[in-house]
Amino acid sequence: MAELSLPELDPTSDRAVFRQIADHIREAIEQGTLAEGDKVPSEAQLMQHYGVARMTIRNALQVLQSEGLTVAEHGRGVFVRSHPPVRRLASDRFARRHRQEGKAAFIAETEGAGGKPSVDSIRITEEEAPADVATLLGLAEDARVIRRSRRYLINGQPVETAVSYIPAEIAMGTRIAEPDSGPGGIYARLEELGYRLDHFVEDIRSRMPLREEMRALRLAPGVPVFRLVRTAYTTDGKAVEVCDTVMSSDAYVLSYELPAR
Amino acid sequence: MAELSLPELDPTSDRAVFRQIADHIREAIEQGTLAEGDKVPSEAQLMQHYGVARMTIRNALQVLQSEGLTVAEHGRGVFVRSHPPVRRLASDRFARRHRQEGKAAFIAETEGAGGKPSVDSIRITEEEAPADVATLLGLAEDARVIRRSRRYLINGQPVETAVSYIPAEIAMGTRIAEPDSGPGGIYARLEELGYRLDHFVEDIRSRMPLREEMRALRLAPGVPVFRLVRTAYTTDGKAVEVCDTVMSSDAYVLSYELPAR
DNA sequence: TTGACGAACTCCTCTAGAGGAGTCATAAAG
DNA sequence: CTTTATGACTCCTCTAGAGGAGTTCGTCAA
Repeated sequence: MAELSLPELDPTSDRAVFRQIADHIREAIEQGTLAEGDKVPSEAQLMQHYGVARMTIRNALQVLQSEGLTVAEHGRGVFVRSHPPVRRLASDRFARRHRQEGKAAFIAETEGAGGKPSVDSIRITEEEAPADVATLLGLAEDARVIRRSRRYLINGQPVETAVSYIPAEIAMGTRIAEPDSGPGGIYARLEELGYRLDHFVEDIRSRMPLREEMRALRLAPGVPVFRLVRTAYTTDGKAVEVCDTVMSSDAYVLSYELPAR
Repeated sequence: MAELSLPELDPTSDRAVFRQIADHIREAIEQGTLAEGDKVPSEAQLMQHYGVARMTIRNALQVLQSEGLTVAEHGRGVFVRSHPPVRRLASDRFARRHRQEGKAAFIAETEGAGGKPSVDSIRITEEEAPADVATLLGLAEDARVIRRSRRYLINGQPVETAVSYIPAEIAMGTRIAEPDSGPGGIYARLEELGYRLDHFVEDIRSRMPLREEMRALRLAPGVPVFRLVRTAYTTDGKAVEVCDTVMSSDAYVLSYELPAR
């Protein structure tokens, strides 16, 4: 606390005490007085400084945590959250030229950036298409699909979970229904099967993660996720795959190029 | 509470009591037992039901609120958050054909969907370009830009704030530097000035809102925002505008079409 | 040198209160 | 019929404690 000098409370303010305290710490973070990874003064120190009860301090720290500004580590302290390196997903990442080099988009991209990509928890099942997926694929309600779910990691850190749905009538008996879908990934396989890919549509949402997502992606509290649903269309206008991915929003920037014509 | 039957606590569990309570209510919401807009049992009722202290209940409700599942209304109760109608932003929304109809993208789109669009808080200044904007526009560090900031509303509800930066050497003295930029918006003006727009690049991030953003967009707690930075390029490859927008993530789905070639 | 122990520190969970302030329906007063 | 009060209900803020559990580091014995 000697290092960090926080202001005093303003007793004339009608802003709640715990909010004032949160404001002070937030300002210190925004101004860089408290840098990434720095330790925030302990509860005891803050109680002492402000002369308030422990719960008031904890309320203030709770605010900052749910804003994604800090993380608490049991037994160690509260720290200013540090941001992981950001991955940029460009809109040409599924271009055929990449696919033809024999690597799946994720692998090629990650190695290009100097990281060690890996894929995890691959599970393949055949099941009835969920309603929204059936709609996107233009299938009947009870149509069956191959479901490929997996998790992507970079240097051992999980960054993204993905679930692909491919109509069973297309994928059944092909390598698409195998855990290792082969060089170039399932898009390469689809093209080999004669489905000439024309374009993708990506729908992007953002929200707070579910509990399973926090666990699977090892997310800090206060970090939202992107949910990206990609549908692949052939030159005939037929949808052949839907991929539903969830990724940590602070590890990604999504980048798209769109025509002005 | 008569209507809603929550499970009892599991005393053998090592999961904290307030987390168990949050889990119960979360499940009720996910299963639809508690629907959008429904009132969650009051603190007093939950205290009674679980036989725990008020702070324990408040902790549980706090968890749900920061997950964006509920909103508390002072004096009224805690309610399951209802989601506003979602606006889909398609990647062709800046197509020239729309521009030529004489309406700015936002206005045309909103009217098409049956809403009443309006624009608010328009402020135009000339200033030095922020560092990141200067980089995107390919300008020198001390270059001057026209800064157009405004807020978009639908049926009186704010949905998006936006700040555009246009190099002063382009915009100075033109209608771009006026509050009313005229039919078709500033992209139409740029084309009239001879800057033929070729494509846009949009970078999308997501994070928890700052306090000002929560106020400006009237965001509920636990709702992240999209930050979308769009750069407009001419056929010469010159960047002529950067637009930095912040929008409520639960009012928007961003949709992009990308080529597979 | 190594390893076990313990003290001091950290955040986490929970209790049991108090007063404040916003909302709403109802009853009383105009 | 309108307006004003009142009371019951809601969530909000804050206090003052208690014990628990994880981390760190120095001490001391082997």
